[in-house]
Amino acid sequence: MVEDSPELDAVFHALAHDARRVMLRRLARGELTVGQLAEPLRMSLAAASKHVKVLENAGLVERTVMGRRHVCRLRSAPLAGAAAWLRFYERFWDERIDALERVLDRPHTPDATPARPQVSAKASARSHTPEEAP
Amino acid sequence: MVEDSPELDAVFHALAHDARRVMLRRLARGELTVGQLAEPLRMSLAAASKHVKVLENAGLVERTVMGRRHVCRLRSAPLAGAAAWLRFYERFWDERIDALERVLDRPHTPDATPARPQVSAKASARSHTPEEAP
DNA sequence: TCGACGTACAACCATATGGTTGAGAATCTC
DNA sequence: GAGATTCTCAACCATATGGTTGTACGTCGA
Repeated sequence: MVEDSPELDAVFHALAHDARRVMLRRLARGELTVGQLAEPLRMSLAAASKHVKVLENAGLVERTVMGRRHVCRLRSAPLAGAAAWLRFYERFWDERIDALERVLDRPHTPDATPARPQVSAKASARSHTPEEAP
Repeated sequence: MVEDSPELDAVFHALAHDARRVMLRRLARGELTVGQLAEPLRMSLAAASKHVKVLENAGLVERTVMGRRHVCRLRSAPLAGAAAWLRFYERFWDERIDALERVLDRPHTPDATPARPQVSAKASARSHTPEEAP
């Protein structure tokens, strides 16, 4: 059923390894070759090369072959997709605020079943907050 | 080097499977038992139970055993951690704006090396935007 | 042109993941 | 107490993941 987003699968999987997160973090500062990406990591170049490929498959890294060097560049769009998915849960992060909103928005709601929380004014004010589940 | 956050590893890995994302999405509407979480999924109860455990290990689900039923509840704090990590890259999402800022902020920068982008006014205005890499 | 360099690729290994089925272990209901 | 319900656990399987080493290929520089 349901969403079934292979893209999100790939992005979240790519983010689920420290070495790859380190690579992304460094790529945020500028382009780097595969060798440069591998350098601070305590693993072989071949292993690092595999990690780069995982990032590439998730669309997070763009590779330009320049002679013998493979220059990698961050592509942030898939990260935005992941962040959009997470943003749906922003309303739950501060449970204190959430509880307050429950009291303020629906002070006399009789049903005890915890319903989908109202979209708060705070959340509505945020840009890109999806109205529907992504 | 580096960050090395097993928590982030666990959270991103938990999010890297559609079935688990569906579970979280449904838990956002209220508490559900393991059986209820498994119901819409095309897999055995045992398989779904494993997915619940993955979510639990990542801190995303809290379980309360009520008799023979295991009631699951969303815990959003780890999601907030993941979102905070992603928020670092917000500055790259709209590349059009980013390019504009490059021109506006450093019109005569001589070095060709792409430096860490300046934190834009737009990004600075956003709440929770970390100044340092998380 | 020759050697060093930067990577990829293949083969291999150990372990993790995601699924199944079958067998309990509690717990509720009658 | 007997049977149904809810869920975990163990065993098993296929495949994916993350690492290694060795080899090969294109490219740069002297």
